Amino acid sequence: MGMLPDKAVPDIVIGRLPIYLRALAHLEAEGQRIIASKDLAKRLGMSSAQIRKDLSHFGEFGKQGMGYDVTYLRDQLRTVLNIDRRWDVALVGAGDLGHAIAYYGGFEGRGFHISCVFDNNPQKIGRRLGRFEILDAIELPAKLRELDIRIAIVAVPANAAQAVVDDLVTGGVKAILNYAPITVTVPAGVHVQYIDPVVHLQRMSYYLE
Amino acid sequence: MGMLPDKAVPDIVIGRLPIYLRALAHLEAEGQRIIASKDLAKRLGMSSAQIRKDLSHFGEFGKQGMGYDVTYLRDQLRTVLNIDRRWDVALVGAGDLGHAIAYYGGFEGRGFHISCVFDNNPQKIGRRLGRFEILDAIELPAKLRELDIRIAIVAVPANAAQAVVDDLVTGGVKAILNYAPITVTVPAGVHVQYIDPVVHLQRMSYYLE
DNA sequence: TAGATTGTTAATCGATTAACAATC
DNA sequence: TAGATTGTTAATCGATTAACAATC
Repeated sequence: MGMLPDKAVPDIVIGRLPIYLRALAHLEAEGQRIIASKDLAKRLGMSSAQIRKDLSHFGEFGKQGMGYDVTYLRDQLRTVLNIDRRWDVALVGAGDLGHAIAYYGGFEGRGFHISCVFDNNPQKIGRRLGRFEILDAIELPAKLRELDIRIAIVAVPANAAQAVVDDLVTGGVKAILNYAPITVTVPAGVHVQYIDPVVHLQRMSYYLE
Repeated sequence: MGMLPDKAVPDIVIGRLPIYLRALAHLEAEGQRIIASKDLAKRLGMSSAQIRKDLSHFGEFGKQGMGYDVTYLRDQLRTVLNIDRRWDVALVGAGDLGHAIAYYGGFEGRGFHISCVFDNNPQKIGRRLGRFEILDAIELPAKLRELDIRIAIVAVPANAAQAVVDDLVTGGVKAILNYAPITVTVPAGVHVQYIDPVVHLQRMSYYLE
């Protein structure tokens, strides 16, 4: 008699966990030891029931009458999100955006570490970008396999993005953060998230007079 | 006897329109004149019914048996999203990220135009960032009113973000794209969208082994 | 016309919330 | 203990989808 698999946690719930985690990190930096779902909800502009429901998918992290221990909940969420470790990340694209990403200090300490940078421009290959030597994008799949990299950031022009993504998939990458303003196609089992500032601006301009 | 207001279009629908618009722009660049909801859906990894339903909130843009005229639908979506015009945008923060944003060529042509840049660092004020002179952030509210700016991009460290947002609100800004990794508080009627790459990475690392 | 695809309805599916027993 | 807040259930709410008449 086989075990039924747990019902998968909805992706929309997973998407909120990093927001909770970020708020908890700030609370801890402020020296707060305990937080009630009601107060966290207020801070995040959502309902306390939603926070409790979301967390209940993963365990019982609070104490009735008290709330949640900030540090404990933070650590639990890190474990749930698989960032109780450090992930090496490949960055593809060494233009202005790639530069900003390579120099961004916010990855360390939140579970990620950029470990290599690629570009296909012969003018850039072999040069330095911060602490990185820019590698030839032609070597992408081989290098990714060699370094066992599962996460990549794409910061290339839209017209190059799908080809880069294909190379990343060939190299074994399973999670892609795509800054190129284009929807890309990937096989099942590969995750893609998009960052396109214009999409966010357009979404807001709808509400402007 | 008063008119009942139209039921507001759900925000989740508004959030998909820029994705449709982006795809339509690419289709047009590829020279495609007509697209069926089925084909657009396939390209975007969603259902054709959802696309048709979303569009039906705003009008009848297609032709039975044919599909949608790419250029016509693109123009209609631009109108719906209020980007059949150009919005001036203020950028706050002239660090690495602000630099990348100021130099990013993707705003023009999609409805937005960065028109001024602010920073609070005396070392930077008065210097140039690309085509901009960096203005003193102390003048934010006054300058925003003077230029009648309604949209701003925040690219400052997390610990400065809430104060900057407060100044933007004072200056009359109604839409804020926040790159600082912190949830900010704004009055009703002011819209905020967040870009935090680490949130996206964490959301994906959940699914990695 | 025959074939294709829209726009829309109604059914299904899933997410959010209110409420409260459990309990710290 | 009394008060507060969790974890969970059931009800509500809202979004997605299947299906098809309308029609190009």
